[in-house]
Amino acid sequence: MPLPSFNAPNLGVTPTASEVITKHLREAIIGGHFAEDEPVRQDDVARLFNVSKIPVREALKRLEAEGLVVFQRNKGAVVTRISEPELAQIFEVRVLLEVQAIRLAVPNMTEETFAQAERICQAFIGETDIGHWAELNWALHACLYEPAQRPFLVNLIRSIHDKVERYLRMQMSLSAGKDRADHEHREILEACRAGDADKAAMLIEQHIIGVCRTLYEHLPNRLTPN
Amino acid sequence: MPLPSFNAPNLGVTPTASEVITKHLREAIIGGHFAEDEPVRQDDVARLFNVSKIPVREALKRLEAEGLVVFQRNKGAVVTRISEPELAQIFEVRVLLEVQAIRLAVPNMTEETFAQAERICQAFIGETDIGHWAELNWALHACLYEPAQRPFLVNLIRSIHDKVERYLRMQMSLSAGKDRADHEHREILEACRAGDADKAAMLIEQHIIGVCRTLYEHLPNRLTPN
DNA sequence: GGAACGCACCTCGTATACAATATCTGCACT
DNA sequence: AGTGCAGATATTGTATACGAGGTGCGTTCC
Repeated sequence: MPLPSFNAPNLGVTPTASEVITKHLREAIIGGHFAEDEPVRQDDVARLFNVSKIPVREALKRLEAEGLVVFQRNKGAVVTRISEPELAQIFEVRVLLEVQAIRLAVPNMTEETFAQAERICQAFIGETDIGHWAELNWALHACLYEPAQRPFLVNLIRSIHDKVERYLRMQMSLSAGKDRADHEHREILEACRAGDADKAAMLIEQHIIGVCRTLYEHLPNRLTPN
Repeated sequence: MPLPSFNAPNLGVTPTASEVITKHLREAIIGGHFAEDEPVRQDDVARLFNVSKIPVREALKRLEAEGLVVFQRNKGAVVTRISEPELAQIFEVRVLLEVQAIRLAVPNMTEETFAQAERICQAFIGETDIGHWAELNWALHACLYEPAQRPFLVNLIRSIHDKVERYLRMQMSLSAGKDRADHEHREILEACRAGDADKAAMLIEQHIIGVCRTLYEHLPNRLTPN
């Protein structure tokens, strides 16, 4: 008897301390709760979570691989600062990948997709917390790319998203960033509904480039002494 | 006075144990010295390097983020197996990224670039060790993308390369994989010399797709249970 | 003979401990 | 004031230690 597959809580995937800390630290960095170049003190984090340094260090090693922090020998991990040229390159790659994703996704979209996207858009305009804006923003993008059935591609896009989310928040909080995002999202959704992959791709491209541009205009002229 | 930038030995970047182990383990996995799904015993690795488990675990955490191993709670890390659909998706993304890279690179190539590429090609045909083939293969690709002046893009491509290098080796070792690679590399190089970015891009695309196809044809029909 | 239990052993995940290195602070010297 | 040095303090990187959970094998019971 193959067991009636009742939804068991999937024991055995209880997260380890190191995993929990990874997740929280990642969100804290992504959410901009650390200043750029700010060192992450292992003992402090350890105390915060009531654990020893070991799982904290493991978490930081993961985040290092994800490009969110950098280790300096005997000085620990500091939050990475993204230079302007690098930011531009990241957005360039985003365009490439996300255009591809939406192109592949449009033909596979269903009513369910549109309904879900609609829900996210609604939640987006109703939301007042910046942190949640960024979350919903990603949720929408992910929702639109999911039908492409390319988990590898979507994961890649997400990891890149994570790197720049701090800046996305900045962009959405300033000027009419949020309204504009909402407007553009609806346009994209419209094109998807119409099954017009080319147009959706074009709009996504413009959307990303637009965000990048306003970001550049409003970035404090940070001296980037290499 | 901005210091005449003489090449100082950059003291203070002595690698930590964890870094050294990361590098070696990565190469071992990439080089196919672990079977897929093979568990990596922390104590064994630790003994091998004459250290405790701590730096080994940190190394594994990094490699987990890179997608080379997966942790299973209380069972440690096992080398990831790449399913065929995922392999296809990876190659799809490679095409996208590498086509972009070469497009941007061609206009910036100099005699120096060609000379370097030529040297690598020469070394390639003279090389008999499979491990070095893969190394030189990447060196050539990197050499061709470098002039694009997009370090982020090139790093991204490299990290993806790392994931599939095991399979690239397989492809090159079977049939006339190596000769074919050499031939195609020279064609690409020729197009670059002629300054024909479109042709170079097309050839790169064909090159990658070709590798993927022969890989598919020769892959043992692995049962991929989930 | 086969399933259920118990037990020895193995491996992992993390706390504690400690040496090595970096950073701070005060003070003598010019 | 600025430089150099000595000790105190802080922080990192790693070894050791240990409990918790997983694995395999013999025993028991049917």
